[in-house]
Amino acid sequence: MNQHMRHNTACKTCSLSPLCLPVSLSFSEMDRLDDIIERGRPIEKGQYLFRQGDPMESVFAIRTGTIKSFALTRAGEEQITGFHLPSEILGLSSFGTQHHQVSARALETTNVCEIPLEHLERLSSQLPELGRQVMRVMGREIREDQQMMLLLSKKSAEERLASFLLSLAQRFKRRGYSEHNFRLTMSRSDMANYLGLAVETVSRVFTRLQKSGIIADTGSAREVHIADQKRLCDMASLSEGERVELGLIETTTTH
Amino acid sequence: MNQHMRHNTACKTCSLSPLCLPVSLSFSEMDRLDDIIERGRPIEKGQYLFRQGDPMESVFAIRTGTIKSFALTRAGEEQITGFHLPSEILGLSSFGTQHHQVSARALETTNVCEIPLEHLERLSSQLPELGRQVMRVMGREIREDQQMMLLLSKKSAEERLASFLLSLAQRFKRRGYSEHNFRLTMSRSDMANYLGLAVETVSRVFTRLQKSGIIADTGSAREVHIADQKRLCDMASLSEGERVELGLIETTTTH
DNA sequence: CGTAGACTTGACGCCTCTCAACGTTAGTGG
DNA sequence: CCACTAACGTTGAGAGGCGTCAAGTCTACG
Repeated sequence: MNQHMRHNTACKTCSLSPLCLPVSLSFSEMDRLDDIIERGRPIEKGQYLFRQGDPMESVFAIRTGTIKSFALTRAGEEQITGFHLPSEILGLSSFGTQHHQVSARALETTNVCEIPLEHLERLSSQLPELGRQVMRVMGREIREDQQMMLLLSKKSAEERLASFLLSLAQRFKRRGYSEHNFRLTMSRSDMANYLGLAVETVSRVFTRLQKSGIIADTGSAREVHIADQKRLCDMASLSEGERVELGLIETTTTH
Repeated sequence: MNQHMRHNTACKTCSLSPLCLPVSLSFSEMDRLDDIIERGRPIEKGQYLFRQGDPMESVFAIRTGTIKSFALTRAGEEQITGFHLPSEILGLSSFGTQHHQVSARALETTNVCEIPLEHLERLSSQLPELGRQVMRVMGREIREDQQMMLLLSKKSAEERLASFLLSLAQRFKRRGYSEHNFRLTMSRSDMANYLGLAVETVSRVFTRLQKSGIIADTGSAREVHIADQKRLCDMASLSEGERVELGLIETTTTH
């Protein structure tokens, strides 16, 4: 009996597969992918999925939960490089190296699908559509990182937080959750780190967003209710590329 | 007669191939790669290789020269996402989309190898090592972009410029040029844009670097002579990941 | 119920941006 | 070959956004 049968979680029956690696695979191809996927026990909050320097043997798809990935600076502080939601793929940035270049840690109880690299490479050469999907996912990650570079080099604190909240909202929406009400799984400090701000600045901007009625006071710092999405968009000063990712415009226009 | 024969520039005879796509291909495999590569006329300074929104049909390897790639913000200003030197691959960030997500423009007369996507995908499934190399290149790009995120969110103006100069020095060295003397092909304004600084700040830091004797005054703003590499390294506050890329340490250690 | 960590708020200072003026270089056409 | 000009680069003064420090409040969990 396959491991994934034990957990009753095959790609074929997973609601996330249209967002994940199996997209555009046939049922029989999905079966072959399922055969190489390992689904272990849940990762508890605070546990590491892998650490910077660990031998790189697998990539991971998130099934439920949230993971943050981060690199260490020389001073030993962390630089968060991303928050990962269900269906997103983790570990691609270490492709071509023997060791993981970042650490990955659970922000809440998280279930992942582990995909051993060795098997993935073999299967990719047999299923061209799978290899293509891996490249598409990597391409998207590059674009997102470059959006992030834009955010960090050109945007004010308000614009950064607004962009971040809209990005989260859109990602929740695509996964079938509310785009207006959601729970932040990361701390203010994690957000600040990711957005290149001080914790205090993040806190102040949240307060300002509430006072201006753009987000509602839910009583809890981690609960977000977006009350005025349009004004939040205005505040974010979204770039062309961000608007594409958020589905606000169809395709990039020529300039 | 093949086009690449006309220009006497086959992968097999190209000094850059160990840094480029053909790495670890056999001679006969390189021939097959050569067959799908198109090598057109040089791109003059200021000309576009492609523009944001153009249909994406190829990726490009740089043979000689420098290309900057950049995205457009809503206000119409550009955000430079990278400077590309010989052997580097351009266009990967648009993988999985129909259109280029960035524009690419020559900073000096530049020769490129054009690799049509359609052929590359077909050949990749026949030569697994080629597909793996494409993924390695994409992995490296993700890591570099994440280094850049760290630079933009945590480093001071001095640290940014020092890191940038060291990165260029290392890349020139790997291509067989001096790592201590080189010519900047980009303007102060391009550097400032890329590093998330104002032009004036870049200029001031250059002046400071000269006054402290870390770089020598060459008489020209575009000519750089690194006089004290060690102090430049100290000034850059390099992260673990940067030190790996610069070859200062062998492998990432476990933490 | 107590404590540690997370979050908020205020005061203050500094790094870098902006604005402005000026010097320098490179490209153009007479 | 030189004059002209636009782009590029440098330098200074002033201002503001955000980081830092400090204190206090809130929340989660043992």
